[in-house]
Amino acid sequence: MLAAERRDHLLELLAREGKIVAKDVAAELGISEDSVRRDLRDLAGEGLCQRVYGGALPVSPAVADYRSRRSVAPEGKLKVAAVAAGLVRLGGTVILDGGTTALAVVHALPQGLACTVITHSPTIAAALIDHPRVEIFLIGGRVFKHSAVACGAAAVEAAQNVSADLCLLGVTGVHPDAGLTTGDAEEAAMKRALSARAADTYVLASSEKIGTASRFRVLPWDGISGLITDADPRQPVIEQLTAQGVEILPAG
Amino acid sequence: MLAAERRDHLLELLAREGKIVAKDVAAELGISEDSVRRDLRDLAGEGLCQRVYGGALPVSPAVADYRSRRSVAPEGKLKVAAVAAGLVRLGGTVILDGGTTALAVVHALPQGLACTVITHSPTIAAALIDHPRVEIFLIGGRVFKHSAVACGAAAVEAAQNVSADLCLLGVTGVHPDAGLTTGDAEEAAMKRALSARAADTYVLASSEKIGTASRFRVLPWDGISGLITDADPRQPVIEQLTAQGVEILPAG
DNA sequence: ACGATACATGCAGAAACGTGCAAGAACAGG
DNA sequence: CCTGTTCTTGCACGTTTCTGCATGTATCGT
Repeated sequence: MLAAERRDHLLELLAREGKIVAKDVAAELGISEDSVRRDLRDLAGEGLCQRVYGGALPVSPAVADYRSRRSVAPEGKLKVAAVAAGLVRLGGTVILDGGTTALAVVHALPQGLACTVITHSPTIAAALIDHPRVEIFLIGGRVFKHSAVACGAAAVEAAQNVSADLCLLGVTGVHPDAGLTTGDAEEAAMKRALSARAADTYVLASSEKIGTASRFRVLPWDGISGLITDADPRQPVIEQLTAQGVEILPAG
Repeated sequence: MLAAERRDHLLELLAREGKIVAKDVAAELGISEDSVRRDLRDLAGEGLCQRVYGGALPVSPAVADYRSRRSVAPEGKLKVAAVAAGLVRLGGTVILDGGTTALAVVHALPQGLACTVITHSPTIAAALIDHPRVEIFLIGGRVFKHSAVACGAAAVEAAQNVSADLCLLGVTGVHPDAGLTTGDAEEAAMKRALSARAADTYVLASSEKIGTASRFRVLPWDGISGLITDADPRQPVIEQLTAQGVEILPAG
């Protein structure tokens, strides 16, 4: 059993079972608990798992319960959301866009995580009420019905007064030529304003968005730090994006 | 069962059930009550739950209350909401406070009514999405968990930029001497700021609020146009208010 | 006021942990 | 092919953490 092989096994086990018990794995693989502990320590160091007494848990405990929730939202969006939730650091500040994928991100956030979420979506804000340690800052403005987010001059102005480490942006189209697009000009402007207030911007792009384009450009490729998607990395569109220097965070 | 896993379980249980009974959980998980108590003590120490005799409750009792209250709006609130919804005129602009009664007002609004609603509650805004002809303006700011509304300096500032015909205000206490009161100073200030931006202010006061007082004064009696309540008009408290010149809109 | 229940504390055994160490494998260079 | 180096792995040891039990105390309901 190679060390790397063992690591993969641990990650797979973690994804499947939702937890790892060091003792059990050691017995199952016929190796010492020390080795398992060492592996888990390394994985935790890379942020791939959360070390706890007796074993390890997924970085976001919500990965386990996404199995139970996947009936609610499409599986792809949940995978993307889980990865996105993993980007949110303890004590950090994140700007969260509206949309169903962003809502899935809220559900994927660990219950006890302490952080600040800035959003222009009343739906997202309402969902966050259930997260006891999340500080919520709501960006007001005229609420656009079709996407249920605050847009317009007042909202853009309000957005100028916030700053964040991370911006998680939803879009409706991800296309090699057209770039990141959405269906409404006001929304596109709002997304730009939000993205500009964060150090890093990651785009939530479940597979059905890949290769499609909508009417209004949101951001150019170099305006984002990366793309989170569950689409096959070997897919031509994705390969093309990778070639263009876009960082791809797989949500396999 | 890992210790950390148990903690997650407790938090999840707390979110789902709204309470934890140490004895029951101990039996369910097959561990000693001591361990459960220790976990609860730790969680309480981190501010993730509120320790009570026999188990634990969510950090802010209001959160759980809010969840249970919003599902079943008591008959009194529905009556009050119906009367309040009747005050909203076609094409008019109304400032709608947060809270369960205000939420009931949203549901009581005629489906096709065209008007503008200004609110600092993400919950109210989200509920209004379903009303196709209602224009929504969201007041942003820091969201206070226990009442799920935007408060604080940013919210008050944002409120200065709107004007309305009508303000429908929720309170937690209506008392002849103490006046209109609520449990949080920030909330009280916010309610004042909202009320100041409307020509008329009506208070939503279902019967259980009548005769009670909370810690912080919202408005004096002459700051409001009237009180909407389902309480018996012959009740001493109501008669006293009438004598003080407060207009009573019965929601019998 | 009293019994019942829940609680905090101290304690001891067990389990998990980190660290240092040595044996062995993989590897590079001579 | 040999040797020195590096990395991995398992073991031993002392330490920390967890858990259940026992004790005495506090709190609740009657």
